Formats: sequence, structure tokens, C-alpha cells
Amino acid sequence: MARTSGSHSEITGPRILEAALKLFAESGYAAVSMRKIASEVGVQVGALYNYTPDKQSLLFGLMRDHMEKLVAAWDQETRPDTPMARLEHFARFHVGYHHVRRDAVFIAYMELRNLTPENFAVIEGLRSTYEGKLEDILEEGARNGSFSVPDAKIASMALIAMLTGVNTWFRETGRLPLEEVQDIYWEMTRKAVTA
Amino acid sequence: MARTSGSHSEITGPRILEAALKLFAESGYAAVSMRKIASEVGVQVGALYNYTPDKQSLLFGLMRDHMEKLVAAWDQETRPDTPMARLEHFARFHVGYHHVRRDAVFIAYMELRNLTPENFAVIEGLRSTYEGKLEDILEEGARNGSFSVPDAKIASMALIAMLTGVNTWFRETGRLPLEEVQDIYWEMTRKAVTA
DNA sequence: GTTTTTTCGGAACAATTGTTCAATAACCGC
DNA sequence: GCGGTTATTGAACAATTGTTCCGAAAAAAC
Repeated sequence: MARTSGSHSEITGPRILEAALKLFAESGYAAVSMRKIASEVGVQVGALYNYTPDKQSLLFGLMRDHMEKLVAAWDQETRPDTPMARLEHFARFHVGYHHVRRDAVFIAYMELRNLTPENFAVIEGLRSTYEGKLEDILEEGARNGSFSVPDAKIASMALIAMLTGVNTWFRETGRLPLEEVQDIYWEMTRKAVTA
Repeated sequence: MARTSGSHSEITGPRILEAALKLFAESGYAAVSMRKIASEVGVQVGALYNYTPDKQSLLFGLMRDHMEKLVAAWDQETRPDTPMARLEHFARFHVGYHHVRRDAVFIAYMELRNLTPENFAVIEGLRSTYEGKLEDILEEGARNGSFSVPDAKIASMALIAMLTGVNTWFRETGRLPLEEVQDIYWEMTRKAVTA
């Protein structure tokens, strides 16, 4: 056989990315073979190489895409007037955005080791950019007296770790709806940075 | 050749565990071959199987050992009188203990996916046990009015995520000594759970 | 309807994987 | 220094890995 009936790059391409995202998140980059990805898509291994030069690019593409969209999404959010309101917006945005993109978030945090040094630097830069958004909010709030943070950089890392942690346990079928979880985490966030 | 001069199971055994710990932490379980571990120890692959039945047991043994020691170490700590003092002790202990065992902590959090279901259940149980220690403190403090936490379970997960996050960025050569970092994180922890 | 382009199957490649095992040399109690 | 025990080598195994490539079939262009 050769080209299959109904095959289209606009269909197969995204399906490969979806499959890779899902499988990398489930089992980890190194544990997922190109054949497993192909099988998930319903295609032979060779076909994957019409869409990616190699496995590493597949991973890097997914991670870069996620991080760029994350930064862009935050930049497009409304910007409330006060640091306090901006921090609340950030906390809720972070939890919500990360929740609906569990797999991509998981990969972006877990597969850094499997990136080549150059690719790692790119992702790390994007992560640093995003983290800087929170750091800026904390610094503004510290300056105008809204917050009490001795070190905005450390505080931003601490808060992001806490907020991102929601993904490790929250399930939509669980005890609480996401909105209540966001309320709780925002409350802890607010108290942690105020006097 | 056969047995090498100076070889001893009391020496090789621990060295294999050290090498596996280091390499798993560096590159991830799936990306580390048994040959790489052997090479790090300075031995041939076959020799590893005098010390572990298979690769999975090597990983599981490292993770279980770490988690059991973590729980035991906390149980042996002094138990201050008030929930507030106990929480402070926990925050500082957690950051300190995790810092000096970076590799084991990293593996215990990153390689859960590579455990068989039975092994996963064991590790998950130990993690839950440890987390329960913090949850208990928060609940006691909530009952006697020291803390203001609407949900001790969620709060404990949030705090552990925040505290564990220190490991992702703290380096001893960095700007601050660990003691100051512990001060900052304890301050955020305290404020996050008080009214 | 013919030609060009797009997309994929299927086989092949060398390299690497986890694991087993017989042979053998070093160690150690006597 | 002899004999049993312990620890390791080195080769071998089948299975799987990422990647390449050619031919062929479907789709698109004309």
C-alpha cells in the first residue's frame, strides 16, 4: 500500500502532535517510541517523518508552543489597576489555564532534561519570562505598600510552585469545583504576600 | 577475566545505588541504561544483577528507601507544643531535609510514572502518610484557632508544593544561604494559614 | 483524462536495550 | 596453601530503538 484514502496533512499533522502530547505526558518522552505515537495516530512510523525531522523536535515543538501560548495568553488578559487585583487575576488565571492544559504543562515541567542544551535554553527563557510577569506584580505591590515581600523573585517562585501544584491533585470529578479551589489558592496567595 | 581484585559486595552494592540515584536524577529512569549505571560504577553490566533482580526494582528500591526514611526522620523530630511551632518546625525540616537529598527527592517526584502499579501504590501510600503529618498539624491548629484554613487537605498539598519547590532553584552557591530561604518560606507559610 | 503533487506503507538499517549464564579469578576460613 | 565461597567478566540473546528510503496510491491541478 501507499497513500491511504482520505489522508491529509492538515489532519494527520495535528493528530500526531496530539498523540505525542498525550503519550509524552502519560509515560514520559524517553519511554514513548515513535512507533507508539504512530500507532496511536493509526499510521506507520515512516509517516511521522513527514511532519517532524526527529523525535527531539517533536518534544521541543510541543514545549515551545505551550510556553509561547502561555505567555501570549497572559499578555492578552486584562490588566487590573492595582497590584492586589493584578495578583488575584494572575493566581486565578494561572490555575485555570494550567488546568485545561494538563498534559502540556506536565511535559513542560517534566521533560526539560530531555531537551538538547539549545532547546532547553529557549524553554527556560520562556519560563523565566512568564515568571517575571508575577515578579513584576509583586515588586509593584511591594513598592506601593500593598504587599510585604522581602524578595519578589523568591516569592514569585514560591507562589508559582504552589499554584502549579493544583494540577497534581485536582480532578474535575473531585470534591470541589475548580472555582472553589481557585478561591482557596487565591486566599492563600493573598495572605502569603500581605503583612 | 572474572572477579576483580578488591571487589566486595559491601562496596559495589552501595556504589550501584549511588550511581543509579545520580543518573536517574540527571537523565530520568527511561533514559538511563543498565550499561550506563555499570559504567559509572566501573563494572560490567552483568555484575549489576548480583544486586538487583531488575531495573524496575532498582528504581523502586531507591524511591521506597527515600520515602521511608523521610517519614521516619520526621517522626524522630522533636514535637513542639503548639500547632504553630509544629508548623514552623515542619516547614524548616521539609526544606532542609529535601535540600540535602535533592536527587532522591527529584526521583521520588518525577519517576512515579515509571513504577509498576503495585510499586506505585506503595510509594503513593508513603507520600500520603507524610502529607498526612502536615495535614494533622493544620487541622489541630484550625481547631484551636491558631490557623485559618478552610480545607486542611488542600492547604497541606499547597504548602508542600510550595516548600518542595525550593529544590528547583536553590543552589548553595547562590545569593542567599539556606537559612534565610527557610526564613522566607516559613514566613510565607505562616501567613498563608493564619487569619 | 493526464500529469504532478502529496501522503503513506513497508521494509530495512545499525545501534542499543534489559537480561541470562557459564567460566573464572579473587577472597577467606581453615 | 588448600577448598569453598563470592564477585565479576564477557559473550550472547531476542526485542526494540530512531531514522531512512523507495515505490505506490490517493488527491489535486491542469
